[in-house]
Amino acid sequence: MPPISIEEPKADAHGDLSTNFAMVAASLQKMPPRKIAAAIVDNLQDSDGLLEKAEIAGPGFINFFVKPKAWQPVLQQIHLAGERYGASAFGKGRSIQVEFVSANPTGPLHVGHGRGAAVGDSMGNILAYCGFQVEKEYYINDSGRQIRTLGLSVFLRYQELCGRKIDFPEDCYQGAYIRDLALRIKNDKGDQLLHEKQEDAIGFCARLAADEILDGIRSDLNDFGVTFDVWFSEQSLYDTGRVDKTIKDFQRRGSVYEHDGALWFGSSAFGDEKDRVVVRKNGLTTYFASDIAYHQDKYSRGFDRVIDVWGADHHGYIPRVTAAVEASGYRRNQFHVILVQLVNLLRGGEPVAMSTRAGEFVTLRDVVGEVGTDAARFIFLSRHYESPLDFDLELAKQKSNDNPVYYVQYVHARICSMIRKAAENGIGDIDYDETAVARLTEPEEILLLKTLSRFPEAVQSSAENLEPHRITFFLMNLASVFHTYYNKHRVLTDDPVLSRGRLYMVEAVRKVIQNGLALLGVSAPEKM
RNA sequence: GCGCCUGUAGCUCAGCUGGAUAGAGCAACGGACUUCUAAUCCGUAGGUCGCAGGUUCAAAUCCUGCCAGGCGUACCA
Repeated sequence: MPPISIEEPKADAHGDLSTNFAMVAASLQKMPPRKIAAAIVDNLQDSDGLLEKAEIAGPGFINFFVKPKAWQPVLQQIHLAGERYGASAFGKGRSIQVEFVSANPTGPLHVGHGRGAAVGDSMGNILAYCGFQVEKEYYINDSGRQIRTLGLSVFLRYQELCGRKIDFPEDCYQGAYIRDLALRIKNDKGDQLLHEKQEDAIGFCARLAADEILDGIRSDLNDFGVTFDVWFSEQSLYDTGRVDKTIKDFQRRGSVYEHDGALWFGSSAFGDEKDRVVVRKNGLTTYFASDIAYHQDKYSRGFDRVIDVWGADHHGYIPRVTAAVEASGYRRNQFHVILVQLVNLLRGGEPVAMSTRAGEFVTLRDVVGEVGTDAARFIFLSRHYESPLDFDLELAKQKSNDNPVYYVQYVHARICSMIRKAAENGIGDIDYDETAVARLTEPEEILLLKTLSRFPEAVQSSAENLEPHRITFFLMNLASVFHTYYNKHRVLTDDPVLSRGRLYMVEAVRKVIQNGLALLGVSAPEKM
C-alpha cells in the first residue's frame, strides 16, 4: 500500500495542505477515490475555525485552504524563541563527532579544503542546533613517510641555501613555502645542520616544518570562521600504543590473518571488495592500520555517530573503513562519510591554472583574502556537496545580485534600516499586538508567514540528510519572498496599527535570516 | 574490467524517502527609483528531466540495460 501523505502542494491553486488519502483508500474500500474524498470533506470538523475551504481535485486529492489567521501565530513563536527558532531536540542529546579538513600538514590549505571546512563546520552547527552533542575534530596526519618527505624537502632547500648543489626530487614538495621554511632555519641556525647526522637534520626540519605549517592551517581556518574542539594527532596513536592494541584486538576477534608475510584485515567479509594489508611484509604498519585505530578511538570516546568529511577522491576508502568500524563491533549506520566534490577555481569564467606538481596553487588564504569569508562560505554551501563546484573569483567579489550572499544579507540590512527608521519615528519597541498582527492578510504577507513557518523543518531535514545546502536554499527563497513583498508594500505607513503588525513580521524575517546565516557561519550585517 | 559520483532551460544548479502544469539564478528582451537601502523588484521568452524498457492510479524521482563525463581501484600517505 502506498503511504498516505499530507503535504504542502507546490502550486498555490492546490491549497495550503493536501492529502492523497482518498486515492490510497480507494483500492482498499473498493470505492472511487473522489467519492471517498467527498465523504471526508462533508464530515470535516473545524473547531478552531482555521479552515477556509476544502476542495476535491484531480484524481482525488483533498486540498485544504487555510485562513490567514492560521499563519499569523508563527510570528509570535519566532519572537519568543529568538535565536532558538528553528532549533529542536531532534538529536535527543546523542553525541556525534564531525571530523573534517584533516589536511596533511605538508602544505597550505587550498580551495578544496575550504569547501570541506565550510561543509563540516556548518554541518556541525546544524546538528548542534538540532539537539545533538557535537564535537568537531581535525585529524593531523603527522606521521609516516609524507612527514619525512617534508623534512627532506626542507633540508634539501636548506642545503641549497648553504651553497651546496642539490638534486631536488620530483616527489618532494615543490612549493615556494618550502624555501621560506628552509630560510627561516638557516637564519636561525646558520649551517649548523650540515654538521649533524643527516637523519637527525631531516627529523629536525620535519618537525619544525610540520609545526609551522599546522600553525598556518590553524590560523587560516580561524580566519575562515572555523574552529575545532579537538586536534587529534596520528602520531599519538603510535606513541600511546593504540595502533598495536588495535591490531591485537583484531587478532583476538579473528579479523586479521597472515598471508605472504603480511598481516591482512579480512574486510571483504564486511562488504569491501578485497582484504587489506595492515602490517606490511617489512613489519611496518600501513596508513590504514592507524586509520582503524583512529576510528576505534573515536567510538571508544563515546560517540554514537561519527561523520567523516572527505574529498571525493577518497571515496574508495569508504568500504574498508566501514568494514573496520563494523569489525570493531559498531554498527555501520553509526558511520557516515560526506564526500565533498572538487572545486574548480575560475576567474571571469576562465579556469585558474593550478599545478600541484609544481606546487602552484591558489590557497584558501588567498581566496578568502580576495573575496571575503562570507562570500566564500556561502558559495561553498550553495550546492549539494556531491556536485562539483565552479568557484568564480570575479563573481564571488561582485557586490550585485549575481552574488547570492549579498542577496540574502541585503534582506537583513534592509530590515535593520527599517527598524532604525521606525525608532526615529517613535516606534522603538516592536511588541506583539494581536490586532496589528491580524492585519497581515495580503497574499505576499501570507506567503512570507508560510515561508517563515517552514524554517524549522528545513533545519531538521538538513540535519537528517546531512545536507547544509538546504539552509542556503531556504534562505535564498526567503530572501526572494521578502524582496518581492518589500517592493510591493510599505512597512512604515500612515496607519500605526498596520505598521506595527508589519514591523513585527519583518523583525521575524530578520531573526530567521540571522539564525539561518549563523548556521552557515555567515555574518548578518546591519548595514550594507 | 569492477566500483562510486554526475547527466534537468543557452550557462550554473535545485527538486530525486514517487504525486497534480518540472523550478530558481545568470545570460537575452521589455519595464519600475521625488516614497522604509535599485546590492532590489515586475514581465516576456526559454525543456523529448542523457537514451530505452519496466514497476505504479501516478516516475525527473524507484528497478534493469545502455550512452557520455569525472573519480577511484597499492604491502603510498
